[in-house]
Amino acid sequence: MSEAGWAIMLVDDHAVVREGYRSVLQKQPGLRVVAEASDGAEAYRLFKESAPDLIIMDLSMPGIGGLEAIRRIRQWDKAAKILVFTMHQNAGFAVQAIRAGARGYVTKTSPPETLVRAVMDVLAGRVAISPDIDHELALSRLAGESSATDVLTAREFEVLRLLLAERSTEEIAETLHVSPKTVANLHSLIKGKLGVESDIELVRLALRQGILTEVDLGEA
Amino acid sequence: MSEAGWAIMLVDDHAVVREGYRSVLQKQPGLRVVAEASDGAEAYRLFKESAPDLIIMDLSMPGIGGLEAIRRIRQWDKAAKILVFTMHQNAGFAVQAIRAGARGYVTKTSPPETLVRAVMDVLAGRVAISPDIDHELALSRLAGESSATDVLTAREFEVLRLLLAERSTEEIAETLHVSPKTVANLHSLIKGKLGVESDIELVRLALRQGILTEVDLGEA
DNA sequence: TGCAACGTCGTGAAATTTTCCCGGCGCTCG
DNA sequence: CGAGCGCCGGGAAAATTTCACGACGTTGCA
Repeated sequence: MSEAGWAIMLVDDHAVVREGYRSVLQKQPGLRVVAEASDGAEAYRLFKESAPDLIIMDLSMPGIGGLEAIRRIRQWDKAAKILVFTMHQNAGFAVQAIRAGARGYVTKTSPPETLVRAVMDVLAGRVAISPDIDHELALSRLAGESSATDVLTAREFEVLRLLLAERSTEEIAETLHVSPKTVANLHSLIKGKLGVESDIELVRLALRQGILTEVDLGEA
Repeated sequence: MSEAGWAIMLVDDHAVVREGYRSVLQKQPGLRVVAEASDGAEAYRLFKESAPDLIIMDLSMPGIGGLEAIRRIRQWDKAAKILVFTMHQNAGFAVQAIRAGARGYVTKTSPPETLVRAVMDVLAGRVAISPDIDHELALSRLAGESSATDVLTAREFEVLRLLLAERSTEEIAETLHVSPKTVANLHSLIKGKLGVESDIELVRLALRQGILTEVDLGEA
């Protein structure tokens, strides 16, 4: 902490939303916003420059997303304190964020007090998870849903990614330099492992587990 | 307009984001925030109470979403001025919002000035569309992508909705009281009409056109 | 070292689904 | 009334999905 309180950096691609963070945080004595970034690359660059005590980071951003930004920043500074603040009320994203090195995960539906408390918790060295995500995590455990990143091999995961991104089995076979038949086999195997019947269910599961985001799909 | 300037109502399920709107708008003389709602139902109720000159509305909200809220409010007051302010940089959503009765559509990635200008435009009776959405609309025209709501008959659209929501062909056949064969036929016909090969592409298209949202899919 | 387990890639054949073509039915419109 | 269209499904060919199986390389462990 510097002379004037904890230094906070905000990362969110929506300027108006950053304005909201700022407004909430400045009511809290001992906090000051020293930098703002609107995407992952800028966040990484500005972190190295301004070395804030804490980063409040959104996940869905154009270009380098939040998860990748977390990984890069943590690689640069193992002690970096990052609090994820996102709309995704989704256990899969939370798990990914914590694994990437975040110290906290709070959803945007939370009241401002929850955000402030989480900021204080993370600054104090504690891990902060908002109650709704705790609940989601518990649910996904209870449902016994297989986590794609766990049950799938690297190759299978790669094929899954391509299935969701590319168009036809043939195209995927070509990018992977294997026979279309193999891709089809993997496709079937993946659905079996994840316990889904149709491709539509597959997409739903992928979305739920944060393997892809709406914007990934939305792009042409 | 009342004695103290235009009365604005904010609708967004994220409290911190509303704080951002408020912070941006209060810098603008002649505007004051008179009400806030966090979902569609509350928005409808509060609109009837406080009769604001303008509503700034998010689309993705729990329960009654933004589109439905727009329809209800416009049904209650044909002259209601509603400006959609959302993260969805998506021509499909914009078209739906305008058809539902919105007077403007601005994405959250826009700078605060764009929001303020749009607010002023709508208050002055003009329609405000942010430049990125103009661009999206132009692109979707150029790509010649068929709009699901246009080329599909009511029945086909219903089946599409169920395909994306339910699990198996059999279950859909049951809910519709037709033979599974018919559903399969429709399924095939729909893909043909929309010009997609696989179910995964179908989901992507539906997402892009705003037929379903990420949260729809995310629910178990 | 040897060998068991596993991931990867592929073949083949059966089972299933998708797709296309068809006819019947009811409705609307000129 | 006849043409056109949406809706419902049968039938059959075509394509895909699924399953069983084998080969090969790697890893890990006794």
